[in-house]
Amino acid sequence: MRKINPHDFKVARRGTSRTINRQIALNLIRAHQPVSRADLARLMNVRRGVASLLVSELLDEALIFEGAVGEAVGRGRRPTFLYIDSRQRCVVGVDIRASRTYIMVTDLMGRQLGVVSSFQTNRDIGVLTQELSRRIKQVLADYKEVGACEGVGVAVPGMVDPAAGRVVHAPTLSWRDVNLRDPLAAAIGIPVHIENSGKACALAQLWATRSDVMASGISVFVSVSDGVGIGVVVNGELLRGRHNTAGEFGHVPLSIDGPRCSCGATGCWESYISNIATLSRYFGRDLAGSGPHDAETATFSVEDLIARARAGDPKALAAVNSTARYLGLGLSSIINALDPVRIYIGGEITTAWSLIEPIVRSGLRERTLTDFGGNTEIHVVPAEEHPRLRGAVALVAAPAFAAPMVA
Amino acid sequence: MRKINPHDFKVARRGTSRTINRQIALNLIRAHQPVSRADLARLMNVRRGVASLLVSELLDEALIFEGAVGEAVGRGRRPTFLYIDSRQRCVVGVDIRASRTYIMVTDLMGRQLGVVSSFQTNRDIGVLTQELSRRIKQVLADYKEVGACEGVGVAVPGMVDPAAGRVVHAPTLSWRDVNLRDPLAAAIGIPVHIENSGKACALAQLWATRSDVMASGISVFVSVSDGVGIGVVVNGELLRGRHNTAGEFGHVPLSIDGPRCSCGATGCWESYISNIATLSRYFGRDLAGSGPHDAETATFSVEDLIARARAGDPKALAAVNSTARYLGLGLSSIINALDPVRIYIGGEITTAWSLIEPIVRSGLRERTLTDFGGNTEIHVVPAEEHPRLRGAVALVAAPAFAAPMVA
DNA sequence: AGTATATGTTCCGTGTTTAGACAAAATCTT
DNA sequence: AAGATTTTGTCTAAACACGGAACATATACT
Repeated sequence: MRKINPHDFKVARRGTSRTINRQIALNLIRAHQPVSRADLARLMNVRRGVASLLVSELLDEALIFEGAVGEAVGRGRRPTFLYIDSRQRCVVGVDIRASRTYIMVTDLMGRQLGVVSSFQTNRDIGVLTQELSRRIKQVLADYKEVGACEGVGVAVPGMVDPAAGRVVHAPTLSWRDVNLRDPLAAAIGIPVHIENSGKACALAQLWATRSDVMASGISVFVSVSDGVGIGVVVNGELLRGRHNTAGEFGHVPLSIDGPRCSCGATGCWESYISNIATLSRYFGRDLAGSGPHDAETATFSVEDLIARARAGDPKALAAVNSTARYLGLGLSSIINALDPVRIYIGGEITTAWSLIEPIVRSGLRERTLTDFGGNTEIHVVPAEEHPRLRGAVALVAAPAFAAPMVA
Repeated sequence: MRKINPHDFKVARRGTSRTINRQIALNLIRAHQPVSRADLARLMNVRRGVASLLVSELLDEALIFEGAVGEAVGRGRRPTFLYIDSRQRCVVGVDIRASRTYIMVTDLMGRQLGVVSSFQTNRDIGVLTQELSRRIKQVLADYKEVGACEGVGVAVPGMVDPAAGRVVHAPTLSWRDVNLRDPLAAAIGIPVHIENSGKACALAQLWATRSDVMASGISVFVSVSDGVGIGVVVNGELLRGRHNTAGEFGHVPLSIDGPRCSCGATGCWESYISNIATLSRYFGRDLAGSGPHDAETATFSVEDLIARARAGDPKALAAVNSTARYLGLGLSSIINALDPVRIYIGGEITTAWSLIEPIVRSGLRERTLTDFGGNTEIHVVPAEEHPRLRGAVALVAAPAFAAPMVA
């Protein structure tokens, strides 16, 4: 039951119905391809004539194409199958992280083409833009057969203003109010879209072809790495908030008297569960500070820690288990605040999931208000699925499939 | 940019455009009345002919009526003004609280008719239903001139399943899974709608005729009384979540090692800022427990405490200020999590607002991630506006104005 | 009284869904 | 092998909606 904003509404024009149904048809083709006109008509509960007209419009715009005539199931004329036209067009996804930057090429459906390449992130925005531009051109030249590039999506670990194309603040990169989009777009001659990496992860799940749980109700993506990035999806739409900073549950406290967090406050959830926090717990000292690190702490990763925990190192196991409990306690805040259908979790810590799941769940149940809250579905997204990169790609590919604004 | 759910969508039918525009017109009349057909056409940016047809449809359904011919501004034919037809129809709002239950009669616009009456809440659901039924009939008989009652809206302090009409759990009333709607509806012969009181408060602000900030972006209503009730509105729609428990920021922790909360967990925000917490702080002992209370603590209210604080009682001031700081700290969690445009605050503590505002704001700024987050607009809703009751009324009156589901 | 202007109605054109007929193409039956 | 049946895709007419403009009505100004 949505209220119509009397100061900002969209009147239904003569073509509004068509626009709506066209997008529905496009999404159905995306979800069910290969699919015939007659299938579409049945799915949409409209006459075949209408479906036919919608399809011919989508064909004219080259958003879909007619494939080979399919095999008939029973008797009767065989259907001509329709497909999303992802031929000869591609998208580049970029994931900028504090240490390394990753690049991937996909088709318009978000299907990976070729391998994920990466290079060390240079924090100088000018140098990085230049290197990114060079690498993107290189990748597109390498995969010439995939056709023209429709756009580049960039996931950034920090606060982003997508409309202005600016990174407002990215602590791990020491960036503050820099325009990342326009210089990059100018250098490569392709439209660029940027977004916060937590939100990008949520977008990746939202627009994934396989799963549609995110398209209704509330779902949350929690990405645990150096920091904690979170994206919330409500009714198929990413929750942005007034300044595109909605979803920062990483800085909701577990204890306001807890350890100091990179954000300046104390006891944030992030300061308990980030990779740095987990490692600090293992090494028994704060690694976030700028003090001297020995060789081991400098290269030792959470994956290494988890390997030791699995090998039976009791100190490693204790550190991982501790993080697991805090992870659960913080998830309970998300569940109490949003009552989501499902929570996705990504990040290095998930490689220990079989180890920590019971602890996460029990920590979560310590604080959830209701029994069904405690049973909220949790879904692990492995790193190999590259959620940040797929989210970056969705920034470019998704708008064509989005629902029109109405009423 | 919303994703269309390929398993649950609404195809645009022949009449969809009309339905959309009809609702827009109705909302514009609500927001701008008195308003002429020509005004409507200008507001909607459509031809007068279209507006005229929409209006005649609304007239046929008796949703609006033609008032007296207005005064001409310049020269030319004088406009016939249109109004929402709230004559001869009324709505009853009921606010059930742990101590007392309140009843109010309004017209379809939510304008108060007559006075707010109240009686002591009997926790026996049968007895309460009977008394409510008697009182509602009485009130409707007293105000016969307001016409037929369209429905009764009930705000309940606890977890509610509005679709089933059941109160799932209301701790302060010791109710667990009781059907409140159907027995009451049967007794009075009028449709009944029930909702959680925090969500009702948010609905009251959302559907208030005057303010429209809630109709776009994210807004939050925080109601502080015996517990903490919260309603979140996203894009003009109340955030419900999977089990209608979304918004329970009251049980997000300030410190997981903090005081025990009524929910069973420890250190919830509610356990720091509820009226009971504030009073406990003043009296130096836990009032939530079932221990013996002397005469003073039994009747002493937060309003009394605030009066003492204003009179200069340093202990009272300390207790109030402490609550203020925790209030701010908890609000920062809401701001970090949702980045809302505006936060509304209601409850007894707001009578001390002039006293505590700087402390709330500084507590909030301690933990908000960004400067503009720290400057998030906070708006106090005084008790005299009866947000819970107006929200209860909105449950009945609002559906007629809601946007149709599309795409 | 005549002109100008604003409101509200009416009519026609265009676009879209709805309903149904029809041709094309494949399988099954005789 | 020929006809019946069934499914797909196209096409046409009707119903309904917005888009645009003309027209009647009503008021104020000159």
